[in-house]
Amino acid sequence: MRRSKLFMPTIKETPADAQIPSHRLMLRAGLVRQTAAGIYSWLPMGYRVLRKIEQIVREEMDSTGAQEILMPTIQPSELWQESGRYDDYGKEMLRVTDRHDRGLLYGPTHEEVVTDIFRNSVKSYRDLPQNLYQIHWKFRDEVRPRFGVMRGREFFMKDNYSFDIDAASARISYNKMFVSYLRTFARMGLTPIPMQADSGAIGGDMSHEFIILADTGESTVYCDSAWLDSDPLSLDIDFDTDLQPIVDRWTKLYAATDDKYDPESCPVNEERLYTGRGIEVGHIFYFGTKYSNAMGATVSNDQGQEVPVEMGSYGIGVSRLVGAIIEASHDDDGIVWPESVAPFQVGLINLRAGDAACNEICEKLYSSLSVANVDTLYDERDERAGVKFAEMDLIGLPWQIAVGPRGVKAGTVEIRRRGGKREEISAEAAFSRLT
RNA sequence: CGGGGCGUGGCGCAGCCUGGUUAGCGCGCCUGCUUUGGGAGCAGGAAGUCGUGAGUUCGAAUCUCACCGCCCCGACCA
Repeated sequence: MRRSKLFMPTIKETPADAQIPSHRLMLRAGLVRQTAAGIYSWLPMGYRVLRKIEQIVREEMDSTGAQEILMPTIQPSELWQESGRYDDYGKEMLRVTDRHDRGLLYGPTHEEVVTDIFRNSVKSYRDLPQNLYQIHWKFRDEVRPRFGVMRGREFFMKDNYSFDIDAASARISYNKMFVSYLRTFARMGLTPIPMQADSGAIGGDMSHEFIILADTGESTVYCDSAWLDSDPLSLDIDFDTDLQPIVDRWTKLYAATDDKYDPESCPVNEERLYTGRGIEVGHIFYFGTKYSNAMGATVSNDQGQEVPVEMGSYGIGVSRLVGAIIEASHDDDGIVWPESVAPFQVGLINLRAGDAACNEICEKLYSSLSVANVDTLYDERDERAGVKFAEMDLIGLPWQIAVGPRGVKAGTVEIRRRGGKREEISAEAAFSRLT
């Protein structure tokens, strides 16, 4: 992509409304624009990142055997009356009425819809287990949206739902999701901590929030300080084996969210206990037969008895992750994208647009990188060098190549990682470094 | 939902208290010249229903009331 063609409205000054770094940077780097309180439009740069994250989530879901579906954003109120949540949910649920005076709502989550689909189609234990996911928009009418896309009212999320014949099997499904989440986040350069979370009426140990430690996080969290230098997960995992040992390893050290933390019973002593802020990027939850009972989602077991299906639901905040990754990875100059989610891999800067030799080398590099499928943003505008460098730093592409008259004379270009040291090498060497 | 704050060219702000010519400033934008390796300089220029609606007044960005929108703290949430 040529910079001159790209719709990327960057701003030099800090927008007054944005408080935390990720929000400021997302506005300054032209990733998003606010359309209403807690509601954002995604511009090309932001949308590219959003799709990268979405794709990682999708690939990881698929690799566990979950299947992608797409449910409606608008749901009928009746389903929620059936589950009993219509009255419980409160004002956060956006309720609307259609022209026939029928009650509808903009889905804040999809347990009811997916349970309805399931009960109408699955009747036998032979069709279990089943795991269905979707990635799309949800709406929760938060009283107070804030922190940009980290706490929006409309948000993009992956949610999935597991169906099992019994509790033991449900645990296997739960473990798959647990491990899958660790892998998913690791691919984005994040190492979240799975924390015990409130498991509601069901109780038990099968509810975890995946939390990224960050000063700007909105929830208070408590964990064994050994978490702070824990090793990242090995990505090589066979989901058909027993995953319990991996889950055990990742739940051995204490970690709990605010509502689950109890100073009386906390097993970690004070010196060892880390108290900080965190961003919740995922939540997995086993809720047994809560909805299957209420909504009559039953299957026949191998004894011929009709039993309610065991369910769990699992969420990843895809749009929130864009902000969360920036919170975890930025510096004074701007965003520092991990390669896996960067909107472009390479920023190519022509320091002297108009200079024949610079143009030639840039064009050659640009086209060969394109052929090699390396996403490159080529800044060929007639701007000063400082403007281009500053903007490249702001948008945080993993690699920068600068081509200027000085280097051209010496037969070199400059390459550097975002935030790293520049290195002068030949254009050919730069090319092979990036492919 | 409780408390607080803010709405003035695209962005950031001043002006309001103490009403009175053509509403300013910085950034950005356009034109020209100069410049050209870390957000350039000079000159010229375009762009504003002062959130909306009532009211007070000879006269309202400025005072009063209502409404709308947005932000912050808290309670709540992926």
